[in-house]
Amino acid sequence: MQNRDNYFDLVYQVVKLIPKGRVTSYGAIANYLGLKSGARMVGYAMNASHSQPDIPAHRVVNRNGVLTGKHHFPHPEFMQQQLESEGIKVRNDKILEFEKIFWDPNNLEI
DNA sequence: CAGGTGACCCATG
DNA sequence: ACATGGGCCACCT
Repeated sequence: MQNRDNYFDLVYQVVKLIPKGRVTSYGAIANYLGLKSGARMVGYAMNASHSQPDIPAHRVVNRNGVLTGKHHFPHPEFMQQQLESEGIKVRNDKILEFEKIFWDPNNLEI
C-alpha cells in the first residue's frame, strides 16, 4: 500500500481520529504511518484535505506547536479560532501547553 | 526530462 | 540559545 493515492487517505484517517481539544504534529503522523517520505508529505496531504470534509487540519501543527499552516485556511485566523473553540489556547500563533494536549497516534492511552 | 517548491525535522557550528 | 545547512520525497512548471 505504498500508493500515494492511498497515503493521502491514510493521513486523513489519522487526522479524523484526533480527539477534540487535542493536537498532533506532522512528524507524529508520518511516524505512525511509517512514511519514510517524512513529515513534509503529511503537510502536502493536508493541502489536498480541502477536497475532503471532516478533516480537522487545525488540529495538526508542526513539532514546535506553531500554526504553520494557518495561512492555508479560508482566513489566517480561522485555524486559531477553531483551536480556541475546542478549548485550546493559542498565543502568538503558538499552542500553549502544547505538550499537555499533544495527542500521539502511536500512544493511544486516552 | 530537469529544476524548483514545500502546512517539516534533525544535526551541526 | 540562535543560525545555518542538509535530507527527505511527492507534486508542479
